[in-house]
Amino acid sequence: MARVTLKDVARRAGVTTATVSYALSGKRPISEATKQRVMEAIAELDYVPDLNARGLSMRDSKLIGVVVPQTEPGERLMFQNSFYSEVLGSIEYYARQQGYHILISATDANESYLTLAKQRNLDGIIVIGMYPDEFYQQMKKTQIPIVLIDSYCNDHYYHNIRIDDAYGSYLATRYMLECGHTRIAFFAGQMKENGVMKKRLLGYQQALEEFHVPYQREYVFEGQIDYTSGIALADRLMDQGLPATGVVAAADILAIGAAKGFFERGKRVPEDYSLIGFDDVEIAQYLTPGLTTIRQQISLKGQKAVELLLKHIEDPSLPKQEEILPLQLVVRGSVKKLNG
Amino acid sequence: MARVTLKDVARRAGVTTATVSYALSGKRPISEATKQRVMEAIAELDYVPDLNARGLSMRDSKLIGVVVPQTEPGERLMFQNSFYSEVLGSIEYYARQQGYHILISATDANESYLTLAKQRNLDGIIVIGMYPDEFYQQMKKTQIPIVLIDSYCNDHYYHNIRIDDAYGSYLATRYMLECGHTRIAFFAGQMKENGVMKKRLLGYQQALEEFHVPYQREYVFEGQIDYTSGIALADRLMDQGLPATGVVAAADILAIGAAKGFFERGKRVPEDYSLIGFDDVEIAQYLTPGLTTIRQQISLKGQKAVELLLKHIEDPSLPKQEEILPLQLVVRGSVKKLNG
DNA sequence: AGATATTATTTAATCGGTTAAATTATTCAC
DNA sequence: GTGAATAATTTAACCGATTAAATAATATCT
Repeated sequence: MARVTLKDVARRAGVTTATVSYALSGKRPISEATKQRVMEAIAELDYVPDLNARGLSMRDSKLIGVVVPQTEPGERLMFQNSFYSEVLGSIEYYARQQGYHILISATDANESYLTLAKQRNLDGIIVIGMYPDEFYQQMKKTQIPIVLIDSYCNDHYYHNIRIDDAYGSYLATRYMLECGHTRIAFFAGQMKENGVMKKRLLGYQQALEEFHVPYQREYVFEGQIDYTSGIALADRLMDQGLPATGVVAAADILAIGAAKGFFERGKRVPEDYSLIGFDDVEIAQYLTPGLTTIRQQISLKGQKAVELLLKHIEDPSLPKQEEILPLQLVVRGSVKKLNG
Repeated sequence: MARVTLKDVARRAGVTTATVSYALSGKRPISEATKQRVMEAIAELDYVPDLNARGLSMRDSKLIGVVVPQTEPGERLMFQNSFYSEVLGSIEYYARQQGYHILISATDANESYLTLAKQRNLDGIIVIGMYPDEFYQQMKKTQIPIVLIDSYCNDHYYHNIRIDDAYGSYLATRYMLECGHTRIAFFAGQMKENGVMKKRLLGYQQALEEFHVPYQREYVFEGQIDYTSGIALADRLMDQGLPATGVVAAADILAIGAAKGFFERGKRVPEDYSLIGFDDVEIAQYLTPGLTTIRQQISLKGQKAVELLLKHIEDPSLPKQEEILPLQLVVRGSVKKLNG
C-alpha cells in the first residue's frame, strides 16, 4: 500500500496539486465545485497529509520537545518518578489537543538535546527541572521558544512555570509546628545553589523562626530525590539517635522512602515519627497511613506550560512570563498531633 | 540564526551538495582530501542534518510510535500507571541508543492513531496493551512493522512480547496456599475475553485446583486497574463479610488500593488480610509492609520490543516472533504464614 | 460588445536533503 | 603518449508538500 500523496488526490480530482493545497488550507479562494471534488477525492483515497513534507516548506514541525533529566541506565529505566510521569502525561494530552506531538528525550542536558532540536525542527521546547547554566546558554541560541518548568534560572529570556517552593515547605513545617512538634528534621535532595531544594530548605527555616524554634544544622539531611535515598536518610537520622518527632520531606518520594526506613527498624508513622511530604503525587493518598503533604497541581503545570508555549509560537513577540501556581496543605494521616 | 543546510556546507567546502551527502553517507567513494574539507566545513558551521528532509527522500523518519491506552481527561493526567511509565521509559532509552525517537500517543486506539502513523511516516510502532479487534485490522493495513506488548491478539501478523500471565497468578496463588491460606479472594481489572485479566484468573483457578481447594465464584472481584478500584474491591469484600484471609491481586496497583481499603476500615496487612500483587512496580518494595508480588522485568519488555522492532525494520522478511519473558515470585512482607 | 476588474486555477520554484546517471579527472597498461 | 578502465565529482530529478507569480476564466461596467 503505497503512500497516497497530494498528487494522487489532484489527479483524481482533475486539478493541480496547488489547487488541492489551497482547497485544504483556504489560503486562496477555490470554487465550491472544485472544492467539492477535491474533498471527495481525499475521502475516496483516504489521503492524509505528510507532516514532514509540509513542515519542510512551512518550516515548522508541529513537534514539541520535552527535556527531562536523564535516568541512569540502571536496572529500572523510567521517567524517573511519578512526578515527571504526571507532568509528561499532561503535556502530551494538551499538546495533542492542539495538533502537536511531543518528543520526549531524557537527556543529560548536554549538547545532544540541541542537536535534537535542530534535527527535528522542534517548534518549541519544554524543559522540566534545573540544569547547568551552560545548558540555558546553548538553548537560548537556538531561538526556539522555550518554557521552563520548575526552574529558578533567572535568565529573562525564558518563560517559567513554577511554584513557590519556599512557601510550600513553610506551610509543611508550620503545620508540623502547629501539631506540637519542635524537633523536626528536614529531608532533602541535593541542594544546589538557587535550586528547588535550597528554596524548600528556606521555607523550613522561616517556619521554625516564626515559631521561635532554633534552627539546627544537624536536623537537615541531604540525599537524592528517590526512594532509596529516603530510606538512607531515615537510617542516618536513627543512627544519630536524633530525638526528632517529625520529618518534613522535600518530596513525597523521599517521605515514602523514609516511612519505609522507619518501618524496617520497627518504627511507625505517625506513632514514632510524624511525616509530611511535598508534591502530592498520586500514590500519596493510597499509602497507609495516607501521606500528609503539600499539593501542587502537577498536571496544571503541564497544561500551563503547553498553553504558554503555543501562545509564544503563535506570537513570538510575547513578553516573557512567569507563572506561579498555587499550593495547598493536604492533611491525611502521617502527622500525629502532640497537642490538643 | 538561520538554519545551516547542506548547501551551506557545500559552498563552504567548495563542492556540490551531492558530494557532501556522499561524504557523509559513504555511499560513493569520495577522496580523502575533499572528505577532509567537508568535515571541516561541517564542524565550522556546526551543521546538523535535517531528519525531516532526509526522511522525505529516504522515506523513513527514525520515529517509533508508541500506543498506550487513553487516560481519561480527569483531574490527573498521566501515563496511567507506573507500569506504563516504566515501559515507556525503557522504550525511549533503547530507541534513543539506536538513533530513533519515540512518539507517544495516548489514544483510544481508534482511527486517529492510524492517521498519526501516516502523518509522521512512522518507521515502526509498539503497541502496549489490548485493543478491539478492529484496531489490529486497521494497523495491519498500514504495512508498518509492529510489535505488541502484553497482547493476546492471535493475529500471526504481529510480533509479540509478553509474559505467561496465567503462570504468574498461578505462582502467586500457590504461594498463598503454601502459606496455609485457603479462603483466597481474587481481585482483577476488567476481564475481557482472551485478555490479560482472564488469563490471570485462570492461573488462580489452576493453583486452587492443584491444592484441592474448591473454586468459588464469589471470591472473584472484578473492577478496573487503578488504585480506587482496589479500595472499592476491598470494601466489597468486607461488606459481603467474606471470611477471606488472603487476596491475590491481578496487579500491584489493585493490591495497593486494597491495602488502603482495608486500612481505612481498621484492618491490617498482613495481620488481618494477606495480600499478593502482580508486576512488581517500583513502589511495591517501598510500601509498609513491602508488597509480596510476582515480578516481571518491566523494562526488559521495552528493551525486547525495541530490539525486535528495529530488527524487523532492517529486515522486513523477519518471521513473526513471540517472546515470553520470565516471571518470579518476590516475597516481602504482605503475606502472613498461617502454618509453620 | 469591448475593456476592465475579479475570481479561479496552474506553473514553477522552493524547502533540505538523496541518488541515478552523466561527466570529468585520474590511474594504469602497453 | 594514447586509450581504456577506474575513481571522483557534478548534474539534475525527486521525495511530498506550499506558495508567489503568471495565466485563464468569469463577472462587471459603460
